Amino acid sequence: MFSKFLGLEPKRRNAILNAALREFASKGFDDASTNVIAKEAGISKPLMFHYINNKKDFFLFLYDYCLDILNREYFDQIDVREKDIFERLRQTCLLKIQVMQKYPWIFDFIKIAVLTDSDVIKDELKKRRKMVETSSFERFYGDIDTSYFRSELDIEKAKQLIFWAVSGYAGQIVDKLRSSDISELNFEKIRTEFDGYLNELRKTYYK
Amino acid sequence: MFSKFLGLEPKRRNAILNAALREFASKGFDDASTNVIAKEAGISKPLMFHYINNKKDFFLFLYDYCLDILNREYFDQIDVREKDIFERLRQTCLLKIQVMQKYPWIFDFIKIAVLTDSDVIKDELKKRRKMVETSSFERFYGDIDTSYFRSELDIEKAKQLIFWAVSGYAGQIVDKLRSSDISELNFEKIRTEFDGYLNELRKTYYK
DNA sequence: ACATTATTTACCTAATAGGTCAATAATAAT
DNA sequence: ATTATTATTGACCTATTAGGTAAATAATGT
Repeated sequence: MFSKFLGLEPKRRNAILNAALREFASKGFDDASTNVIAKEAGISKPLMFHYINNKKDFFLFLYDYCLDILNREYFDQIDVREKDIFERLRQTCLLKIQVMQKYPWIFDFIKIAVLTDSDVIKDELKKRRKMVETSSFERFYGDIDTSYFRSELDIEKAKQLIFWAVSGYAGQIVDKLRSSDISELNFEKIRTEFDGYLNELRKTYYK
Repeated sequence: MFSKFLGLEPKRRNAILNAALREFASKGFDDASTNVIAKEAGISKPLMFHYINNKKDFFLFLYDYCLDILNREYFDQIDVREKDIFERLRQTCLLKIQVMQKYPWIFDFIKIAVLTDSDVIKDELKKRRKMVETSSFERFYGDIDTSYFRSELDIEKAKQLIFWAVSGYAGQIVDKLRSSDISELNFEKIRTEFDGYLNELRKTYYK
C-alpha cells in the first residue's frame, strides 16, 4: 500500500518521514498539518499525497514503520545479559541518542500515538497495538542484578530514583539535540559527561 | 485595562483563567484557539471578548498576572533560611503541588511564554521580561549547605542528580494531577510517598 | 521523437480563525 | 409594573487553513 513511499530514495524518504514524525509528535494527529509536513520535507503537497494516500493511513503506516525501526535498531540491540544497572543504562541511553540522530522525533511520535485519543485513529490503533511499553521502566530494568546495592537501601525506590536521575540528564541532551544542528553535536563529549554522572551514581548507590 | 476581567466573581474569573492557561500552555500562542478557551470556560465567545479585549492583550495580561501569582504564592513562600537540600526540595515541591491544585497549568504557561518565538508576542514579551529563571535550578539550589554530603562525592553533580531524581517523581505526580480529578487526589498519601523517596535520597547522599 | 514518470500550479469545499453587532435575558431602580 | 441598565448570546463577517485532487508541465528514458 505504501510501496510508492518505500520505494523512494532514502534521502527523500527520510526527509518526509522526519518531517511527519516531528509534526505529528509535536501537534498530535488532529492538529498536525499535512501542509506543514510537505513544506518541511521540501516537496509540494500533491507530490506528498502521491506517496502517502491520505493523512490517516499515513499516520497508521508511520506507527507500524516506526515500531519496526525501533525493534530493529533499539530494542533488539539491547544486551539483556548485562545485569549491572549502570552499564545497562549507559547502553540504552547511548543507543537511544544514536537512534535519535537518525530519527529525532521517533520516540515522541510513538508516545503520542500510544497516548492519543483522537477519534479518527483511536480504534485503528487499538487493533494493531502490539505490546508497547508505556513506561519503558519495567521492561528494561526489571531483571537487573541488585546484589551490588548498598544493603540499607530500598531496592525498588533506588532503581526508580536512578532511572529518574538518568532521565533528567537524557532529557537535557535531547533538548540540545533538537535546538542545535545534530551534526555539530560533540558525541564524544556527551559520552564522557554521561559516564561522569553514571560514576557518581555508582558511588552513591553501590557498596 | 483588564478591570472588567479582574472585577469578575472569582469562580468565573478562575474558570476563564485556567481554560486559557491550559490552551495556551498546551498549544502555544499561535495555535491556541479563543473558541476553545471560551467553550472550556463555559461562556460564549462574545462574552469572553467582552472581558479580554483581544487574544494578544489577553496573553500578555496573563503573563503579568501569573508572574504575580507565582511571586506571591510560590517564590515568596520559600523559606530561604532552610539550607538542607532535602528539606528545601520537600518544601518547594509540596508548595508547587499546592499552587497547581489552584492553577494546574500556570507553570507550563510561564514556561511556554518564556520559550515561545511567536512573532506576534515575542517583542512585547522581551520588553516586559523580568528576570524569570528558566532552569529554576540555580536560583533555588545555589545556596544550600553541602557539608552533610558524603565526602567522596562531586557536589555539583550530586545536586544535579538529586534535582533530576526529584523532578522525575514530581513529573509523575503532575501527570496524575492532570488525568484524575484534582479534588479526589490523596494529598496525604503523596506526601508520605514523597518523604519516602526523599529519605532514600538522604540515605544515599548524606554521611 | 515519443512514451512515461515526476512534479507542480491552481483549484475545490468544508471548517475554523479572530472578532463584532444587534438582539435577547436578567437584574436593579423607580 | 415599568423602565433603565447590565449581562449574555445567536448570527454573522472576512480571512485563512484544512485535507485533497485534476490537469498541466518538466524531466527522464527509449
